[in-house]
Amino acid sequence: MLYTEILKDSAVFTRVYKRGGRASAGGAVGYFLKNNRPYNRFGITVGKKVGGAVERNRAKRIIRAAYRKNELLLPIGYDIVIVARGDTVGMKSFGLDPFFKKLAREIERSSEKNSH
RNA sequence: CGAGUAAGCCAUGCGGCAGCGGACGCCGUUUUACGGCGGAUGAGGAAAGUCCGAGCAUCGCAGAGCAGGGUAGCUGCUAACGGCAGCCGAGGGCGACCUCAGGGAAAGUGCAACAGAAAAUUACCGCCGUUUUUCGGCAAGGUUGAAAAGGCGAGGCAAGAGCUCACCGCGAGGCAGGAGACUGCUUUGGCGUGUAAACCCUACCUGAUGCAACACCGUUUGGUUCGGUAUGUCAAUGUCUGCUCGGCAGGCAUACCGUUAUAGGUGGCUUGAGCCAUGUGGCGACACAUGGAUUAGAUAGAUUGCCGCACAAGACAAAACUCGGCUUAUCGGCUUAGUCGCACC
RNA sequence: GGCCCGUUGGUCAAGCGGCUAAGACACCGCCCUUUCACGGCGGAGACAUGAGUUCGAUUCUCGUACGGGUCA
Repeated sequence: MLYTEILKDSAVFTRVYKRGGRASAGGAVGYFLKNNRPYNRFGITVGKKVGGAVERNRAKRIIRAAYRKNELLLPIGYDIVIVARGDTVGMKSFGLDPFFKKLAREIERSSEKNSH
């Protein structure tokens, strides 16, 4: 990943859920919050509902692969958390492309709102 | 050929492009750190459930008894076990074979609803003798129930009864066999049910906590926890396992010093009572000898993304300190050895 | 990763190994009322699941599934 760190602090996760913006499209939900850093921080959440260890790991892999592919779409300087849903497991990684496009659009729209 | 039994093995494979984890080598780089390149390597038979047993670590070590917990045929195997092997007993199957918490109810306490006379030192209806008030003897027959006082047949008797006898079951003694559980023979007693996955008794085992253990390095602020020293004050308390004996420490407040908690990092962290082959011993579990191969060690947590080919199909499922078992989930395929049935020679 | 609990009608729940498994709220029918509510009468509806022990299991034992708590 080019300009991304992995997000591990549970306090940051909570802050992103509470204060961040939100975008959802087939297979996943994304949360984002401005972090004022020269890089992005990226985290994945997979709940127990998705399945056992095998299914959860697979969901994480698919999301990671899709993120790597779509990283250039996203603006820099955000904390991004993606939550897997039950149907994420059965998808191909390019199946998440529309989701990332929507996420990028939502982030841009919110930043415009804040600057005005 | 069909059905069924037991034991064991495999767990989709191959290729292309891009990528991930920890090592290794080379290069860059002032050392650390960091970056680049390279070829190799990288989840399971159950990694799962966490049901047992160990290693390892810390705490307590001054122990003893009780309590609590666990196990339950015998002999062995093992580091150990609640595991495994062989055998004994009981039960199931035509059979190969399979299943069993399989000690004690004659140490004591409890429970056995409903029904029934009665659920444990029984007597309602009965039977017999005497007599028709009764008194005495008896437990065959009856009903209920999951279970009714050893079973069944014959003799015997007033009627009956292990009262007597044969066979069977049970207990006790003796003899023989066996390492033992136990088995066989024989003598003898006439013999009050079930439940211990009810309390309990007997024998054996058992300190507690768990890698988020623990060891080391170390940041910042504060003064929460614990320890030491000093001063003051109080006369009871804390701790070692829940309790008792016993041991150790007096307790509280303040001040100072250390420690701990509150970011993090490194070690622990993978070679192990391990695996494979052959030989020897053993019925076997297993042991010993020789030879060989040993490559996950992450820390938000690595095997992927996209695509092609093959076949009828691709299940259950992801290491987190490590082993030995047990249990549970599982698409299918293969191998070996017995058994039963049918047909043919 | 380790440890510890629980599961009874739609919901909350009681239940010595033995009755038809209490009770409350909710639901349905009837009565009461001009009507609704309150009240009265009646009714339907459950032991998570698979084995074992026992004459008999919601209860005891073991396995499985699901749910919850706890240790940073």
